[in-house]
Formats: sequence, structure tokens, C-alpha cells
Amino acid sequence: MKRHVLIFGLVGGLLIATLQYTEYRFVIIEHSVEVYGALVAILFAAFGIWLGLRITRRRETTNEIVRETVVVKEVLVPAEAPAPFVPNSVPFAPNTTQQQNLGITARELEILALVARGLSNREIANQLFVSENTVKTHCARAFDKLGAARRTQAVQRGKELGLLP
Amino acid sequence: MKRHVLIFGLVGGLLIATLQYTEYRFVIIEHSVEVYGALVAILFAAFGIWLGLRITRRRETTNEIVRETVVVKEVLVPAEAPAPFVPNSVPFAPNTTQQQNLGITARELEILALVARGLSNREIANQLFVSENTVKTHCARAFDKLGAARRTQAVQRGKELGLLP
DNA sequence: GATGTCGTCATCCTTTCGGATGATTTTGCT
DNA sequence: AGCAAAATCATCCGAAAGGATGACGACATC
Repeated sequence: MKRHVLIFGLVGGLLIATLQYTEYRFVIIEHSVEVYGALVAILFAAFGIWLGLRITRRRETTNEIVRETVVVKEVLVPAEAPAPFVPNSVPFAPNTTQQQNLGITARELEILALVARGLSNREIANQLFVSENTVKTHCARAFDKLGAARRTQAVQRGKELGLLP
Repeated sequence: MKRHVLIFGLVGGLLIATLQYTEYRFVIIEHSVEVYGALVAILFAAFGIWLGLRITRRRETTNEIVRETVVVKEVLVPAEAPAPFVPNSVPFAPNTTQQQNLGITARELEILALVARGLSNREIANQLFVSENTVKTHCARAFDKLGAARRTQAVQRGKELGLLP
């Protein structure tokens, strides 16, 4: 991946050097600048396309990742079986260590959990018998502590850290 | 498809004209040819990459299910955290049955997944090389099909239904 | 009694989301 | 070639969310 950038730079430098050189030697014609530009443009566009294809190509043959990618292909869930990913039949135990060293209070976590369940601030406020402003404050603080800018991000982070089921 | 070539030509022409113009007006400096060339090269390489990505983008047909590579993001967890909720070491296999009988398209699911990862519409738009409006449309449709009013709710539903990891 | 944390509420302002709707283009299938 | 589904983009508008900031009371702790 890094090699491509290198190649890119190299080819770029060589090309420019070459073109500049040839310009002063052989291609001294009318509108040489346009020709020059067009040449560079076309070449680099082509190179860019190639690069774009190469760096985003799906690896079929390289080592570890492939194996798994192929395997999952046949994993089809039978019929209309809902059986959807039972989140946890076991009562969830939040990671208190994480919670503490992030300084997240119990109330904030409580509200975060409701956020994760898809409730709006108003719904949370009603459910907890507090004002919407309060919910927003708790949210803001929790988001800040989690380094999240959006509630979806906060939820994601919360799950990663084991704070949420 | 044809339009891209057209755009390519147009942008090319405009760019060259612009550069040529500016060269004679503002950029009259030493080595202006190199600067000029480098500029053209970089711009066209970028454009080429974009074009390459765009014209070769995979369309997932109904027959052949192309699976996306799962990028396992490593999260730094301070020491004593007991490896909570390993996101998925196994590539996630979405519940295609649920997806189909809800009428959720591949693209919608793709965007839903990015929503679940906490990205804003704008970020998603940039990542997928589409406009923010498009993302919003996909979101709206997905939310509708999921019976969700908010993105957090959609994510929650998606996970319940096994559509999201 | 001073200090600090937590929960509560507020206001102002900006950004983001979401709903409704219509249009165009691309693509898959017949 | 033509149709249907999907994808793309747009605009308008209201609602929700988020940032910044200040304030106040309860409670624990030193």
C-alpha cells in the first residue's frame, strides 16, 4: 500500500523530469505548454485510475482475511426464523472500571443506555421525570467523556468499552 | 458511464486552460513549469483515482452476493479491562432473510452500517463519494422500512434483527 | 465552614436530522 | 428496446440534537 505512493512519487518525478527535458530538446513547438499539460494530465489520470483500482481491489488470494470472507458466504439464516442475535439473556454487567476511569457517573450511564435504545431526549426526559434540558446536559457530558460528537457515536463507543449491552 | 468521460474531458480542458491562464498571469516564477506539471499531475491523479473508483464500483446483484470485507478496528483498552465485547473476530453475516422481507436494499444496509458506527450523514457521504442528500434519502427509506424515527432507533432495530453486527 | 461533586434546569445559538416530494440516471431483467 | 427497481440529487421546512455557559441546591468530605 505504501509502495504505491512511492511508485507514484517516483513515476511522477521521472515523468516530469523527462518531459521537462524533452521539452527543451525536441518538443519545441507551438503550444508546447498545452501539449505538455495534456500529456501529463492524461498519463496521470491513467495512473490514478490504475492506482485507484489497485489499492481498493478486493484481495482474493492473499493470506488470512480471505479464508474467512469466503466461508461466510453460505451462512444463510434458515427460513423466516427471527432468532435475532439474542443480545444477552444474561443480565448485563457494565464495565465499572472503564466507567470510573472515564469519570462517567451512574446517571450519565443510565441516560446513555436509554439513548442506545433509540429514545429521543424528550422520551428519556419523560421516562426519568426530569426536564429535557437535564437530559441534554447529561448527554453532553457523557459524549464529552466518551469523545463522541453524536449520540450514535457515543453508543458505539459505549458498546466498545463494555459500558452498554 | 459516458458522462464520466465527458466530465473528464471538460475538467481537463478547463483545468488546462485555467492553469495556462494563471501561469501567464500570477505564477510567473522560477521553475513554473515544474510547478505547473506537478499541479496537473496531482489533480489528475486524484481525479483518476476518483474516476477509477466510480466506474468500477461493484454492483451487488441478486444472484451473486458479494461480501464486504470486514475491517476489524482495534480499540485500545487500558490494561485491566477484561476484553469486553470483542466486536467481531468472525466476519459478520447479515441476516439476508430479514433484509429481504423488509425490502432493505444493499445500499441502504451499507449506509445503515455506517450510521451504526457513529458517522454523520456528511461523513458517510464523503466516505461513499455521494452527496449528503443521497445519504439522507437512503437513511429515510431504511428508517421507514425499519419503523424507526431516529437513527439511534434504526441502529437498535437493525441489531435486533441481525442486520448489523 | 469551605470545597467539590452531582444532579438539576435554563437560555442562546448553530448544526444536524428527518419528512415530504419530485426529478433524473443507472442498472438489471425480459 | 423497454420496463421496473434502485440509486442519485435536490429543495423546503420543521424538529431534534449539540455546544457553550451560567446557576442553584443537595450531599458528602475534609
